[in-house]
Amino acid sequence: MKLSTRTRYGLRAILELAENHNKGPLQIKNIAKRQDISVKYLEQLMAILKSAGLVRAVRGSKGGYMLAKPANHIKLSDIFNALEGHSAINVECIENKNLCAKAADCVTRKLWTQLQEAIMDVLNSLTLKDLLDRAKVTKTLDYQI
Amino acid sequence: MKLSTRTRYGLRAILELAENHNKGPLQIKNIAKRQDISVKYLEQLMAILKSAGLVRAVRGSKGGYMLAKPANHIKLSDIFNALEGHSAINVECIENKNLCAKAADCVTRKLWTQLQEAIMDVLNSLTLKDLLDRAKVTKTLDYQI
DNA sequence: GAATATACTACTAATATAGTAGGAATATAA
DNA sequence: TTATATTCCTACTATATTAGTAGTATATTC
Repeated sequence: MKLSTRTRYGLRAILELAENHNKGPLQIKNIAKRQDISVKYLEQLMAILKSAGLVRAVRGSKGGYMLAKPANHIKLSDIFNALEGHSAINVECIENKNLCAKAADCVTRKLWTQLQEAIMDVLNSLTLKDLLDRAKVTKTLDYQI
Repeated sequence: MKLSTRTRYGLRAILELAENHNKGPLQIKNIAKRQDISVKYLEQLMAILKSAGLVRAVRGSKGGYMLAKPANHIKLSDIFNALEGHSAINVECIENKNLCAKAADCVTRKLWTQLQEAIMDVLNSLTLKDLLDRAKVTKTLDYQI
């Protein structure tokens, strides 16, 4: 298993937005520079976050992106699910019991489900605001990488 | 993130061994047939489990594989780590703090560490024997898939 | 020595991720 | 109304990883 750069970059980007909430829209160009991410790649990530309803875009000159709702209403699980594009550990039979006749009693399936839930428990329990608060404790807003 | 078939198949294979503990060695050929896994692929997975010290091989005719120690001494984390070949979510800076100057205070790094630990908590808390016990509750030993 | 198994190593195929490219659409402002 | 700055859309390419195949060497039993 490997956490994708899609998710890592995407989270860093939306954290930038959270940090600058109600200071007007932030441009991809600037986020990309500050986070050292390819502009074109980040464009795609923002599109994902937008279609998940987590961020809002303003087109044209002086446009950019901003959070679609307050940071404490955006769960990390929302961000993670949108960017990963599938369930956390992506084992087919977890979602679709009908893939295998033995699914109901399968002990490995049960184990993978347990892992899946352990991950989601963490991500459901935290919002963007929680991350921001953590960042503020250490004076430097360090969420590079 | 996606759990590899390597790990899924490998766990199913070692569960077969656990199920047949002290009934003599089990051949790859038979495990492969029962679990519907390619023989040649499974060979490689068994090699991984062997070099991790989890299973023991007997070469030659009448040979095969068996657990290297009792099922209650084999943690699922041992199996998982051996087969995955890296940490659960494989984010470099989790292991190697020196990759990034900001690692110490990085909030995303902290989050990924938290996920990593949530996964390992589950896997450290369970042994092969626990899985076997779960399987026995449902009469049919269903751990296909 | 024939048969049966693991051991080893290299190769190939399939899939997913990461990243690039170019231009269309939209909004601002000179 | 033209230039400029931005998001939007879609297709393409490169890279890495996973999954699986193949062939042969080595060890053990009978």
